Amino acid sequence: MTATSTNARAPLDAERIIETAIAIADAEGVDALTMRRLADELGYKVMALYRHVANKDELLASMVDEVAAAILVPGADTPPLQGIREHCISTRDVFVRHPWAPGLWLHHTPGANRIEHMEYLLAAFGRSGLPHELGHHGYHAVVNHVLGYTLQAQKMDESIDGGSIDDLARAFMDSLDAERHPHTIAHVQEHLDGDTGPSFELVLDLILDGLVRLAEH
Amino acid sequence: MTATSTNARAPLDAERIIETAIAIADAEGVDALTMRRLADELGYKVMALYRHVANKDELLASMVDEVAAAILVPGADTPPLQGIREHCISTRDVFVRHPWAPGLWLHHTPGANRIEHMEYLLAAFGRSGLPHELGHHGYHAVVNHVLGYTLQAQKMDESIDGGSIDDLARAFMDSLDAERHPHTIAHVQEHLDGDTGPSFELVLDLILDGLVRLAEH
DNA sequence: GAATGATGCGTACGTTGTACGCGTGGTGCG
DNA sequence: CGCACCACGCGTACAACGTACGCATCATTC
Repeated sequence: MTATSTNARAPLDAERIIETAIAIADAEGVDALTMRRLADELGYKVMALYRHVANKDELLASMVDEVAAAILVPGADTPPLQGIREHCISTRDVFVRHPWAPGLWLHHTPGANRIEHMEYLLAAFGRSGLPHELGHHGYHAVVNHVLGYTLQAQKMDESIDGGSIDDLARAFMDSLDAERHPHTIAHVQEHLDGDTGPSFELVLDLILDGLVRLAEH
Repeated sequence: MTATSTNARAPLDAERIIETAIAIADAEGVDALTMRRLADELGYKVMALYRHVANKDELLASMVDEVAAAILVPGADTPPLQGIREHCISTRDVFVRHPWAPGLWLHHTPGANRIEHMEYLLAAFGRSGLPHELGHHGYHAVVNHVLGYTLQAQKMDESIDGGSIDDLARAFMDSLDAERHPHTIAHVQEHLDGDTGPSFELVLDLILDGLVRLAEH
């Protein structure tokens, strides 16, 4: 299960450390990311890492910002609200590929790449024609939606991990009393029965359309 | 700074352990909640706790569910959508009082109290007149909003902790180039300048109204 | 009074992040 | 050509942390 293990014993620099750390977190979850584990993966001993990385926290921050680089920024000719939409969807795609990222997103002050995304979104809201204050709220609403949705999905996957989703859900279902919790049971069942539809984009559009409508009174 | 320190050396049972743990987490953050620290606070030694609590993870789950008990469930005569609104606001209030809770919310399978809240919300959506599938999405949208919003606010507070909010924000602002990130700077400045309005309820209503509108085509 | 079970706790271990300082090899200057 | 220097890798060590294990103490029951 060794994560891609980029050819070990290349000179070792911050870049390589961060990328290997991302590979481990992707493959085995962020809990498996130990400084020792990371050093092993790179073919070095633990303390060698500390020549290139201040500490684990800074490393995690770097990983987040590295991942943020993969988020697409729509071209300048894209209409503001459509651009916001695309940017959100791209962010979600990146989070799906790096499920540990949303959980760390909020723990660190934004790095260079995240700042670029903040700037893009805020600028797009500025150009959107929405009242300024509504843009402010819209920014938070949209960021919150992307982050929250992905977090929820990630935690579900995480708690499953080894066993199938059904096993866990069944176990949870067994703790429910059919008399007292019919709606909850039905809801979980809907998840088990597969696609409950493109919830993410539906709510995203609902927020964006709602903002436009609010501006129109 | 010793958290309320309920009269130590009472007989020690699960209830008391959970409540003291909550007090510590409230007062000093969840990172300060160590099994040893908790034992100290109660006037016992570490291993005594393990007679009443399986392990730390189970303790955290119990804390979350205990906190969930404080969320108000509107009366049966409250109109569904209004009830959902009130329930969300009450949840937010509880999260504000226990800032560590939203971060743990997703880590554990729901306990008895959380199940009750799921059931209430889903039942209310069922009674709301919204198409069933829209209710399903609405449930997630609303839960996500409450959780995400509070999480974001909590992480901000947490990263401040000792120093004033201004210090941190100023430091962040200094990392911004006024030429390249004018919108980001303006946005942070708006936060520093105080109330940017009742963002939470505004977006909550936006979501709820949006759902109703979607149902009406 | 002897057996039983619940409860507190002393000791100890494995895992984690990381401080400190030594050794070594390449590089630039005299 | 040799010597000083410095960047880099790493061995050792320590302070948290969660928690396994088993003994000691007490109250209860027969």
